[in-house]
Amino acid sequence: MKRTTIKDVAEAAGVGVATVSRVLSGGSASPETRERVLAVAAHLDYRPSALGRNLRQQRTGGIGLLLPDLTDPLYGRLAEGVLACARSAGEPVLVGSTGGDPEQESELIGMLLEQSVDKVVAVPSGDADTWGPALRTGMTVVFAGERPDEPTEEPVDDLLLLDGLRGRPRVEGGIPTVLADDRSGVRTAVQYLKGLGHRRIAYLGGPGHARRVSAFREALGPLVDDELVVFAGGSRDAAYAAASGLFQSRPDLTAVLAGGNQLGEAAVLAARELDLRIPRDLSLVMYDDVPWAELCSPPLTVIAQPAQDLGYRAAELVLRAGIRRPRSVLLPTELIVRGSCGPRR
Amino acid sequence: MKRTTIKDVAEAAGVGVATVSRVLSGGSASPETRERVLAVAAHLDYRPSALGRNLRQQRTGGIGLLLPDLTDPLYGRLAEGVLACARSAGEPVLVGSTGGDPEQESELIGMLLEQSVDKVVAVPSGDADTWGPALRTGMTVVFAGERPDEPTEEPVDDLLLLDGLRGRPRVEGGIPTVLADDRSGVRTAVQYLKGLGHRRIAYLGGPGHARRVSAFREALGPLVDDELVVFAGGSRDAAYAAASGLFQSRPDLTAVLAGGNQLGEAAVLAARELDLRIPRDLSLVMYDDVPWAELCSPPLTVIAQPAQDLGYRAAELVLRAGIRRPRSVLLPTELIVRGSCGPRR
DNA sequence: TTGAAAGCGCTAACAC
DNA sequence: GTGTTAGCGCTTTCAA
Repeated sequence: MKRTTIKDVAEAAGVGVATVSRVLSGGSASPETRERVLAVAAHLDYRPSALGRNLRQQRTGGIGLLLPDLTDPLYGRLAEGVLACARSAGEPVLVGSTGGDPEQESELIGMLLEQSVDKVVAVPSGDADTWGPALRTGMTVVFAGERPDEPTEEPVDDLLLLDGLRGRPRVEGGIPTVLADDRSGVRTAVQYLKGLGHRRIAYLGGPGHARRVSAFREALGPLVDDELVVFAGGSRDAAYAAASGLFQSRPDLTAVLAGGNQLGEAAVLAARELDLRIPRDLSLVMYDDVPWAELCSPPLTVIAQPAQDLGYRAAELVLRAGIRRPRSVLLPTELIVRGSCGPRR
Repeated sequence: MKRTTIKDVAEAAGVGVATVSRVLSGGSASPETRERVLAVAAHLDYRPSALGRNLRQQRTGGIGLLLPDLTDPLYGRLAEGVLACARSAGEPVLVGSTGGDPEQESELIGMLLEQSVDKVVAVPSGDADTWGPALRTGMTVVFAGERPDEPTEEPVDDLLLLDGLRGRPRVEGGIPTVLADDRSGVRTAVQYLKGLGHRRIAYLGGPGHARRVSAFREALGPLVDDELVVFAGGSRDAAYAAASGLFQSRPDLTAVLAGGNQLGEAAVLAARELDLRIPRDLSLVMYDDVPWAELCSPPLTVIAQPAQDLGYRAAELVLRAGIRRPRSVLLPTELIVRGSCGPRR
């Protein structure tokens, strides 16, 4: 089953290959030639080979998308955003799922390099070491939803850093990044909880939550209790263990902010297991809105981030790179109050 | 930023390009040459261009993945399965999301053709017309999770057709398909509900549910009530409208089988809105297990299908095609009893 | 064991 | 306006 090539079309139309190429890419040609070529091409069901074109042009179309886990509804929506933008630009998308593991991420970057994919949207898991090779090769990368963790533990003022006004250079060295405004999302949630009278508020975090936790500390101010800031690994089990451990070791806490939907899930499950009633015994705010948040009883109060937009904007940036110097973007979050928070008991 | 080519390596190592190619693809070479080439390649951080290779070999690596919606956890898991298999084979994956729309599906198939992707795993939305062009070009296609709908409405015996023993030829004309055993899943669920005393059982279906609904009818036998079999379009809103409409028009029904997780969501929401208590007033079984099924109160009884395996197996089939003649596969489903079903009121 | 050279499908530079 | 041709990076004969 041989593929129809430009040569076949040229022969059948009685013209040279260059003419066919021109006609198909909108170049100049006499109306009659154009028509004949078009007719023949349609008749032979000719499709130009992206392989040949890309090789020739030294410019591979296509954008790569690297994220931790397609199973997470957050990343699913983000991916849909990227796909939507890519489709409207007619670009194919190569997807890789890293499992949150820098090593796999690194391998997948290698794979993209091999495929000559030079535009990448990523929800990064690794740090500068992981992304260095990609950048050195001249890949255009845009981070979405996350940015590589700071190597340090010190709380840093992200907003200022984002504006590039001070602080030492960020690991990503100016890579455009599309983020939800975690700082403001967390602040709003914490203030809401404070307003309900809560004082002992816990943060249940996961990998890559440096920004959120720093915002949490800042919003809580002197109320912050280090024991109430816990981190879980990436897995569902780890999240459950962390939630359960937290609730058992500190029965005095009255509210918890779960830093992601898996952590929220874990919190709901752990609370149920320990017979903590939400919101009577424990108020819960979950980061990220997911469909099931509304199905829970009580329905969960959440910080919603525009996941699909995150992906769409990132894809836009990566496609426009070169044309316009891409800038980082901060998208708003929204506190959606449902039923999982009550006054301090 | 020019990319390192095989020529650069050859020059630097003082050998011909052919030798480099041979060494890198494990061909014969003298030990010392091999070592020198390898060293130089590593030093220059050389990565063979898949573009060049594929063009030359007329065989594009890479597999295409087409599915309705990455936002649906079912397809998310399926995609993870495909990605896992592809990664272990070192193959890149091109993903397209069709929104359940045959036209978009068709366009995406065109895009894959253009990219010379000749191996595709798909959760199909379109029918024979949509997939004809792909097959005619010699694409290897494997369907996963769904198969194109029969053009007819008559209930057909799928299992026998699957075995190719009788019935008129299926639209997909022998395309390997990896499916969950819906027939048995639905049968088990219906029998479970019958065992609880239910007689007026509804089926809440979506697009592509021909198999499930036929199994439903068969399992219910003479009890089937056509008014209780309703179909919703693909959207969340449509699902909600269908569920709500069903519950209002037929308050006498005592149990419902939701044919997918979005439909299950809709059922839970609609029931809550109408003050139908689950399971006291209404028993609910949902097709497909999702994390939030356990978080609902009551936790939902579900028919679980091995979504990730579906994807993995499909990818396996598509990669092995040519080596071994691929056969269709039926994977088991499982009824997971939680708390959303009770005895007939 | 190795190198030279052809050629995969395409576009762009150049000649007519 | 149109044809000829070189060459993108690679693998694979074919000779040496």
